[in-house]
Amino acid sequence: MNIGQAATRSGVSAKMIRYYESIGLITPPARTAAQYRVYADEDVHTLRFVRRSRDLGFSLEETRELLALWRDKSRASADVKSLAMAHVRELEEKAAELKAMADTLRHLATHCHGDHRPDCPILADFAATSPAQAKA
Amino acid sequence: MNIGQAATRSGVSAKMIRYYESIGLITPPARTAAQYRVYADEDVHTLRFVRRSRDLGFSLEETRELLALWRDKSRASADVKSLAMAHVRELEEKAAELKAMADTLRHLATHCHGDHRPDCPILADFAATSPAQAKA
DNA sequence: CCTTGACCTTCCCATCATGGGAAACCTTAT
DNA sequence: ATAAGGTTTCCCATGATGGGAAGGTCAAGG
Repeated sequence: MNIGQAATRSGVSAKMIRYYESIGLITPPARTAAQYRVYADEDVHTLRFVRRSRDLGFSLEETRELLALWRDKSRASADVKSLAMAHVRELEEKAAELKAMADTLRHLATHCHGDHRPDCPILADFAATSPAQAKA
Repeated sequence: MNIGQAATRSGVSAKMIRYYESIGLITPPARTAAQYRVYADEDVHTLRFVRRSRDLGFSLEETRELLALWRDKSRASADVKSLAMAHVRELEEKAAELKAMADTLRHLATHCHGDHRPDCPILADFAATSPAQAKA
């Protein structure tokens, strides 16, 4: 099958498939005489794997490691699990950061009248916050 | 004061200060005869404002709007509040997405032995997930 | 046989916010 | 006078993705 069909079936855009090939994440497929890339069902599986990994927030480099583990039939499941759990912690950390920002901002907004008057504690806070406070 | 000191006092790197100037986020400061940028205390306030805005997850374009609102003494606080609350919703949405990824992955990891054996439900899921399922 | 439309190829550019580093210049203190 | 450190501009890199141009290819239908 051509790249378009591989893209449709895997959920990875043709653009990205070519890119993944260029960075060595996936192996270059065979080509027709006219240089068209030819994919097999197995390639689509690999692309789906990559897609799933990306959807779960793994970077392409992490995805590369996961692919290697996937292909290494003799690796210990512990290796996969530790990589996954480390990622879980990262995701939760980032989620908590975003939540903290939202909470801070929501708190500031609570004290903002939100009417025609110009006074606004939100901007007042922005203007008054020192670099040290900003970190806290 | 020079750019280095403005950077230290504002918590914005010298590199970024120049960049903000180049994109018109902040106004170009005066220069010495030797072309050194010269900042006043007020400029540091502005930079802190930008820093605070960035720390709360606003993009530079959003920060530009906030700066405009800040400088416009006659704007209604409602304008600021609605902008802020829209951002709060975005932040919470992103946080929820990350949390969902973490939960999914944590769930998969629960079923992974995490020992010397090679079987791993995590990778099995990655390999089996179809594009349609991935969205769900 | 030829046209048309849909596909494919490579290549370059853009995004967003930030940092790195080079080469040249300035300033200040010794 | 010299050394150290700050500043200037300029170019490049990141990570993952998309847009688009210019040109080649394939299949269907006239």
